[in-house]
Amino acid sequence: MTTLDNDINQHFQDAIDVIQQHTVDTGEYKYYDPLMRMCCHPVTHPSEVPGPYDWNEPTPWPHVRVDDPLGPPVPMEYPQFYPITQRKGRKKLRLYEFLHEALGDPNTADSIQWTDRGTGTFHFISKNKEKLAECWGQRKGNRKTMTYQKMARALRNYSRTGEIVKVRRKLTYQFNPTILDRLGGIGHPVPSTGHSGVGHPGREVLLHQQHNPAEQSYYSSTAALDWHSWYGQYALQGDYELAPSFPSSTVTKI
DNA sequence: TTGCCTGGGAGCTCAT
DNA sequence: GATGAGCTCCCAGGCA
Repeated sequence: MTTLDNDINQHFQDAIDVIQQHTVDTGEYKYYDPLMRMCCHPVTHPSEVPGPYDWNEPTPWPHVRVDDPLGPPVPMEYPQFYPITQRKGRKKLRLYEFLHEALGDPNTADSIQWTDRGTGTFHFISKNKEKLAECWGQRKGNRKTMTYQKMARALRNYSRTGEIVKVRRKLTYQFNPTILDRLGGIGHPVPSTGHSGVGHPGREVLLHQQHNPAEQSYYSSTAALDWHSWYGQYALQGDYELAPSFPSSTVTKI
């Protein structure tokens, strides 16, 4: 047993504890069934993980296909689960990670679906979005019930960092390709920034010549540069609210 | 009018 | 203990 294995098992156990604590007692266990099945199966080595998942690869599910936009979710051939343990240290599960996980889980297909997996665009199902929010709240161990409103508030905060941006369509958001790539999605190639990008966002400081200097900090990330380049690549551009978040011609590397 | 969505901002929890 | 990140929570306003 290696140190890495011990660490992985410890993280799995932590995740299991949290999930069990906040699901079994409330009867919401069903929401996490696939995850629980994965978590509760003691993994002692990456080779025991079913499917083609390579723990050294940034892409856990290389067989994903681009869905027909707004079409039915495509069931995945392999378990759609990436281990929380992939994060360094003991960082908490983040909302975008949870959402990405949910997008790959057929059990939550009635709450959240890919709009266009290739571009990282997804949307919530109006009827069941609250259910997903409750899942998120329970996953985090919140005392109060999480609502879609509050979850969406957190999502909107992502637009400041560029991790997820709001798409003009109702209930629709889009992953930053860098994030998508890190999560193991199949986002489009991320423009080179001089760093490898995959899983290791660079720390370049971007100077955005905003009229309001106070806003500059919002764009001090590699993600912003990636988005700037990336948005110009696709025909969906008209669907995005580019102006307030990503000034189209003022990104300068320093 | 109502419900849904969005944005501001204060406050809390946790990791560093 | 200080600090910053990442939410959480509440509220107000816009829109269909």
